[in-house]
Amino acid sequence: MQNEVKNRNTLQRRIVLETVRKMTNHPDAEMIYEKISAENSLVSKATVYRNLKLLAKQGYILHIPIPNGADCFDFNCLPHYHIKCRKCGGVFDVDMPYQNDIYKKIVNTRGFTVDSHQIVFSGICPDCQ
Amino acid sequence: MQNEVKNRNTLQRRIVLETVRKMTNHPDAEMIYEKISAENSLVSKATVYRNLKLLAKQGYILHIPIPNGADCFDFNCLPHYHIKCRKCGGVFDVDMPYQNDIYKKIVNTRGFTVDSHQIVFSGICPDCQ
DNA sequence: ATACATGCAAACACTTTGCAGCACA
DNA sequence: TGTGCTGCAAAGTGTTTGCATGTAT
Repeated sequence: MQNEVKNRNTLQRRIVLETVRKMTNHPDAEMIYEKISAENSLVSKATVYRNLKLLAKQGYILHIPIPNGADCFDFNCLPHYHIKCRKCGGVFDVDMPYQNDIYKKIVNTRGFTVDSHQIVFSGICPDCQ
Repeated sequence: MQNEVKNRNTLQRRIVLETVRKMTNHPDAEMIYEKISAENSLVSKATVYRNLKLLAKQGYILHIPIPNGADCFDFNCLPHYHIKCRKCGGVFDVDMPYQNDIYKKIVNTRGFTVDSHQIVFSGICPDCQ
């Protein structure tokens, strides 16, 4: 009641969501926009950004902020880690268990509340080696 | 011989380095530029950026790429983790041992070479609570 | 009918770069 | 004295926003 969200199920929203789900390789907003344009539909870039943000907030897709690069989005919503290739800039999943308890390793929170974390590895992908 | 670096010890370079060392709270390039300007000297913003990059590469300061925000720099060169406040956007050190072996938790590297990692926590700082 | 959503372009935040002149080694 | 460095402004990314119009509910 109090947090009554009334989002509309627009065509553009559906296109953005479906496109992310089809792209299994961590696309950023630009890649998603180009995929949509290349296929058939016309969705403006601003709308792509707006919908990616909204869909991520609603939990339909995962938003992966990338240091030194464009944010990526992932159809896989289970929290997991990523590695960014130092050469090609590509972002890939890391096959590593999610460290739910990692915050317990913090010796002294100094009054912070800690509610999430992300780990981004840096390295070289097989193709760039 | 082969990698003969010939960097000059310019006044601007020294000012940038000294300013970062004086600022104990993870300033970004803009904050460093403003601190320099506010004090006395005039160093152009482009030069601040160029020198921060160079000093970080040489290991004099630590470069902390921040997802969704300006990169920070840190006079403390020992690798360590950070937490970003969801409200004020400030970046702070996290008092947690550095996980040198974290890459060992990767189940399958899938041909990647992994050479570094960073962990950024998200939460609310004491002042914003 | 009326919010919410869209498209467009402009603005924004952060960073890099081209170029002519300057200064450290 | 020559190459690395600087200042300036312009350009380059990635992203958000103002506004008039459009549309789902």
